[in-house]
Amino acid sequence: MARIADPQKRSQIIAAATAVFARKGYSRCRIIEVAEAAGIGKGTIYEYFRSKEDLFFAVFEQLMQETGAQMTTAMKAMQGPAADRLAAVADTVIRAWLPRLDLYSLVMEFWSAATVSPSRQHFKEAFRQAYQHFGQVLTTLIQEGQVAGEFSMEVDARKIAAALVGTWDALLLQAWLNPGFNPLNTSEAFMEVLLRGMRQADVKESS
Amino acid sequence: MARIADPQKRSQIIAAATAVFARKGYSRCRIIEVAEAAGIGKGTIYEYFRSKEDLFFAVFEQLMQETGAQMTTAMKAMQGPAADRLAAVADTVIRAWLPRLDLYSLVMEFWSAATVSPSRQHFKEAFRQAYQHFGQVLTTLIQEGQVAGEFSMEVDARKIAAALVGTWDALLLQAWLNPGFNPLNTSEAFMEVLLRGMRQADVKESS
DNA sequence: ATTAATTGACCGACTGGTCGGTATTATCAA
DNA sequence: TTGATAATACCGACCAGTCGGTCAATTAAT
Repeated sequence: MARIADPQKRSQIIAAATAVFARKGYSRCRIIEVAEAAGIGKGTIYEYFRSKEDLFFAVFEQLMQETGAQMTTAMKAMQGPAADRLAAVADTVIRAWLPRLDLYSLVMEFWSAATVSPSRQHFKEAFRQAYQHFGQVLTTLIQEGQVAGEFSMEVDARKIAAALVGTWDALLLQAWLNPGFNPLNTSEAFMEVLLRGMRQADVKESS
Repeated sequence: MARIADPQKRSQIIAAATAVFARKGYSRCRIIEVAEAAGIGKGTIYEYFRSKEDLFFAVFEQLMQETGAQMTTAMKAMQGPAADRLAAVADTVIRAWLPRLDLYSLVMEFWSAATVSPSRQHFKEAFRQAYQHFGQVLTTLIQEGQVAGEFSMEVDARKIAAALVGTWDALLLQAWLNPGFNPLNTSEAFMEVLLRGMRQADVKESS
C-alpha cells in the first residue's frame, strides 16, 4: 500500500502503466506487464497502488490534469479579438491531441470505465467536471466577444460552448478512424462558418 | 458453432446480450449471465456464436444497423428547405438516442473494442463506414441547400457535415454525464447559429 | 429409432493480489 | 571507519478464485 514516499517511482509506474493500458486496454493489460515495462517487480506496484483499478484511476487523473494544465496555459497566452481566440483554441486543442492519437484508446477506456467500472462514479464525476470546466472557459470567451460587440447578444454562449467541445472531440475521433481525414482543415472551415453565424447582429428569437 | 438455423433464437440471444453487455460491460459480463437472461443454457450460445467476442460483435452490428436504418427512414420522410431538414435531423438524432442512454455504455465499449480488442479492425472499420455514410448523407443535404440557393456556395459541405456528426455525439455525451443538461435545447440554439453562418452569401475564401 | 438440439458439469488456462524472504539503505555504537 | 542492527524497499513464487469454452449426457423432434 502506498505508504512509501518515492514520487520518482510512483510516476515511473504511472508512465509505464499509461503505455501498457493504452496499448492493450484495461482488461487485457496484466499487472506483470506494467511491472516489466517499469523495470520493477510486480509486488512493488502494490506498494504504491492499492489495486489495478487504483492504478488505472491514477493514470486517468494524471492525464486529465496534464491536459487541463496544458489548455489553461495555452489560453492565457492568447490575445486579440474573441473570434480569433476561439479559432485559436480549436486549433490548439486539435494540435495538442493530434500527435497523441496513441492515447485515444486510453480515453476510450476511461469512458468505458465511467460506465461500467465499479468505481465508475469517480470517472464519471471527473469527466463531468472536465467538460464543465472547459465549457465554462469557452463560455467566458464567447461572452467576452459579446461584450466587445463582436458577437450577437442573442447567441447563447453556454450552449454554443457545450456543443463546440464535442465537435473537436469528434474531429479527432474521425482523424483516428480515418488517416486521410484532416481535422485541422475541417475545424478551420467549420469555425469560420460558426463564427460568421455568431457575428450576425439580427438573430431571431430561438423558436 | 453456428450450424443451427434458428434466427429466432439467435436474435433472442443478441437481445439478452445487448442488455447484459450494456449493464456490465464486456469484460464483466459472464456468458452464463447472457444465457440466463435469454432463458437458455450456456452451451446453446456456442451453437450460435463462435465465441464471446463473436457475440459482442454481433450485438455491435445489430445496433449499428438498426440505427442506420432508423436514420435513413427518418430522413426520407423529411421535407421542406434544406436548412429545416438539417435542423430536423439534429432533432431526430438526439431524440432517437436520448431515451436510450442506457445503451451509451455499450457504445463506449464498442469504441474501446475498436482500439484494443483482437478484432479491433472489424470494429474500427465498421465505425469508419458509419461515420462516412452518415457524413455523406449530411453532405448531400447541405449541397442540396447550396443548389437551392439557401446556403453559400463557399461552405464546404463535407467539412461541416463531418463536424456536425460529432457535435450531436457530444451533446448526448453531456446529457449522459449531467442529467441537468438539455441536449435538445442546446442543439437547437447551436444549429440556429450555424445555419445562419451557412446562409451568409459573402463568405471569404477559407484562406 | 434416429437425428437434432440443448444443457450444465467440468476443465484448465489465466491473473490479481499476498506474503515470506531478500536486498538495500540508514542508524549508530565502538 | 567499520561492523552490527534495524528499517525500509523490493521481489516473485504462490494461492485462490474466475470464467470461456467443451462435450458427454439428456431431451425433444421427426
